[in-house]
Amino acid sequence: MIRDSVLKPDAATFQLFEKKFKALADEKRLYILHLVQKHDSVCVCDLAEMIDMPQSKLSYHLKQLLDAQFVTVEKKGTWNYYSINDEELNGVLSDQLCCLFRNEDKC
Amino acid sequence: MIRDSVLKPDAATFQLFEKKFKALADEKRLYILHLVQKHDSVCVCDLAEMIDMPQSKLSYHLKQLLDAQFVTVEKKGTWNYYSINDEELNGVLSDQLCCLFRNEDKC
DNA sequence: CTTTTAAATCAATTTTATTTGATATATACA
DNA sequence: TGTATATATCAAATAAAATTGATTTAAAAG
Repeated sequence: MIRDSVLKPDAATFQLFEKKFKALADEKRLYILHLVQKHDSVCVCDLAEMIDMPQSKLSYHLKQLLDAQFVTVEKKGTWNYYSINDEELNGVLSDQLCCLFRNEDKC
Repeated sequence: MIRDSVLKPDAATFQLFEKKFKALADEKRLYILHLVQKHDSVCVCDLAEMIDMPQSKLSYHLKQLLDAQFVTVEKKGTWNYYSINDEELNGVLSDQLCCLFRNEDKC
């Protein structure tokens, strides 16, 4: 999907990447992404403790990451477990950034 | 410089990338970056025509890209010529994004 | 059914970024 | 020197994003 967009750059392509880069353009979200990557799959309440951030704020930032498709959620009972969406991150980020935000052997 | 930051992620690392991703988090700037890449080296007045944008606005967006080190400037007389900083873009963007914003053989 | 817990959503506020039009600076050229 | 051109910068206005605290939703367990 990213691959297709890159081939024929038009207004929609630039809008798509604006959205993706916006999701990454916040140090708190980058740190959240990093924590999610390190824990493989993690619920909001555990994240909230790790990062010392009010729950509503954390939900807001997770939503940005989710809307940009950099993370996925899985509902288990009352818990929501977030994971990294490697494919989408790989489509955007350099290999050098893999250790921070992606799950890759190279790291 | 990006390489070093990735190795030891700390608050400064996430702040650095927040700044870089912020610079990319705007469809107009992405388009400007794309135009600069396609023209190799281009002055503000030519860009302003291509993109149909008031000069002060264009200067503002170029400054964002310059501060994030994704472009460089060279002064020639009264003209300022902007070019892509491949090294910095390579440190952040995936190979898939090369055709849009980087100068690479792979494309 | 009631209570508790996890998490999303909402409205109001605050903060940050962008846009606009005007002005400043600096070079070039008559 | 005076004028024109390119570009950066500035202050004010507008727009967008983030924060806050409260409320809602929904699942689980007594």
